[in-house]
Amino acid sequence: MTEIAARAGLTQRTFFRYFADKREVLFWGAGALQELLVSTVASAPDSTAPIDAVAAALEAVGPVFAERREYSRRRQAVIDAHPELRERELIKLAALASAIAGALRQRGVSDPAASLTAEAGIAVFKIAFMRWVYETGPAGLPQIIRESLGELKAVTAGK
Amino acid sequence: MTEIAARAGLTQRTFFRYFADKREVLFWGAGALQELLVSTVASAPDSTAPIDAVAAALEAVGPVFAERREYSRRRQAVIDAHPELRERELIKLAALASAIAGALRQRGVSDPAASLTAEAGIAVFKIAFMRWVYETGPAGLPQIIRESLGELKAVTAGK
DNA sequence: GTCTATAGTCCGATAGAC
DNA sequence: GTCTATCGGACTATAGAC
Repeated sequence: MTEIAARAGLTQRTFFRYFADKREVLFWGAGALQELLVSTVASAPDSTAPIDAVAAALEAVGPVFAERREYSRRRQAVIDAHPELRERELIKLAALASAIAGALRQRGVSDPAASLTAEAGIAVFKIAFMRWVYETGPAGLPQIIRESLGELKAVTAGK
Repeated sequence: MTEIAARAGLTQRTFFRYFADKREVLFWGAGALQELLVSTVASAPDSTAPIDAVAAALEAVGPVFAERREYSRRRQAVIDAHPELRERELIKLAALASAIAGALRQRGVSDPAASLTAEAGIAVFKIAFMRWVYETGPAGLPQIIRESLGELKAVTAGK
């Protein structure tokens, strides 16, 4: 930590004023992501089905990553190589799911439907993001999200 | 750690021979759970749809918890109160999802369907387990899992 | 079983911004 | 003159090395 902080021109003590712990550096963008998801869910027309409101929110975050595919790749490689970073990533995703569930409840969706829809949405995002990061195809993240959601619908329909 | 190990009649050093780290104590059962899930998925008839094979696996683990509702409650209260334990719980659940996805691939299910089905199944389990733990109704875990899966199907159908 | 590396906390001191 | 940011150093606990 001393070395990392020094490399950033700080002391260890100052680093910990900005980040709760060492791992947190890789996840400082999660807050903005959460706000975007929540506000997109909230702004969907009343007639929109919960799953579609969540789908719209997921697709709305796609463009945030569009220009950062190479960065995302490198970041993900680090996370995948370090279980403690993977743990942090998962709790951040769980927080996103929880925030989305809250936004759905605000729309009058009752539990457990709200939680399930949110969790399903995050599962779709997780898998779509991994595909976007590790595959080399030309498809953008929003498109892969759409495809993955379609796949989820097919799969839960009993096939 | 020294105190905890002593309380268990061990030294710290011996404790770490059995558990990789401090948090791991609360999750030693995950291995058996994973085996049960995988073997149940594997033993479903060929004609069974992926989502139904996963459903059968989730319901099969229900009875494992049946007699331990009070223990599960106390354990979950501790986990929920400590983010670092929540992180560990989430990575264990992710490992279960990954194992289930592997079992589905073994059945000839291709990706991303395999991963999505597995993640959806774990999402259902997560929410069903929370309901079982924190609600006071008489319904058993397998039943709540069935209900939650039904709810997921309804929700992804577009409602 | 002892010794060591390192993340993270606590207390207090100091310097600049308005 | 108060507020905020930085820093120094001592201290604890987890975990790993030997």
